[in-house]
Amino acid sequence: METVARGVDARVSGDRIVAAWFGSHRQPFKTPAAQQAHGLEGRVFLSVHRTGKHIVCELGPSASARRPLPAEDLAQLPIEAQWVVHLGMTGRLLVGASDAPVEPHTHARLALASGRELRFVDPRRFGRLEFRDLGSVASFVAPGAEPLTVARDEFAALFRGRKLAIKAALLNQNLLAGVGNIYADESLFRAGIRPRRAAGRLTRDELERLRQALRQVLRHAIRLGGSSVSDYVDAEGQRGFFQLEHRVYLRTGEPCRVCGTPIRRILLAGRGTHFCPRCQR
DNA sequence: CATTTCACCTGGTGGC
DNA sequence: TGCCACCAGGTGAAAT
Repeated sequence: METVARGVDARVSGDRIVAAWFGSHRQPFKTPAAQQAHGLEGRVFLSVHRTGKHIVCELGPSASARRPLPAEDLAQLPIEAQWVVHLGMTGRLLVGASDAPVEPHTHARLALASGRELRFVDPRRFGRLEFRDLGSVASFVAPGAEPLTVARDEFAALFRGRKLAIKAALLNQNLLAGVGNIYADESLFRAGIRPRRAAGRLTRDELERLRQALRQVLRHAIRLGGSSVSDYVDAEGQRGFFQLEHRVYLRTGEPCRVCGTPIRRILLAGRGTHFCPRCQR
């Protein structure tokens, strides 16, 4: 998500939405299609960032100018609205030529003043698109602590007294913002902790190892442009490379890169969960 | 209330 | 080749 947000930010900031088209599928829309199109048309992209797993596009006032705005003018404009995108499992945000072939499962197309288009493509339709008018609703912030910046004590407090498995706790977006299945498994491996351990029973040392592992894994993954397991790509259609660094995720039966023991797969919180039975206690 | 399960979708893969 | 079971970056409603 961080990779996607950065890519989209670099490509659309300063550009203006001259027309918005939304497909007829009901599923991906938190805000009705017509309302989103109406809210978006004419607005300028001020910036794009990530909060948790959500990508937030800050939007300026509507205007009829047909040219993209220079950066120095952008800072003067008030943030009036947001377009919040959640990619689900298979969602992609792509910026490209407006005459590029439209892929199957394209649910939204925003035509930009620069002549390009921002497109939302999502085969499984688990993604969500929401338009927020900041005149009537608050600016969007994902719940949960940010794993990249959370302090030691705050991190430990998240799990205190909890009986659920630590893996399930990591995936709970109300506790930690933005940790998904890949990075939960990868950070638990690096911290040497079994995914089924009760969250509230981890020692102070284990919690601190986990916090550090999570931060390192996320930083490393962001540096490599994310994990491209099947079709994940950034705003330019480029794949990430962190999947080459996976030590357990989707490596069932393959030897552990540390001790050679075959990686095991169990079902936990309804998700495939991968770990090394020797390295993780 | 905390926690678990399941439905929501499409597509790819691998076994028979 | 076809058919079927199973798997996949996530969540939120319903059940326990």
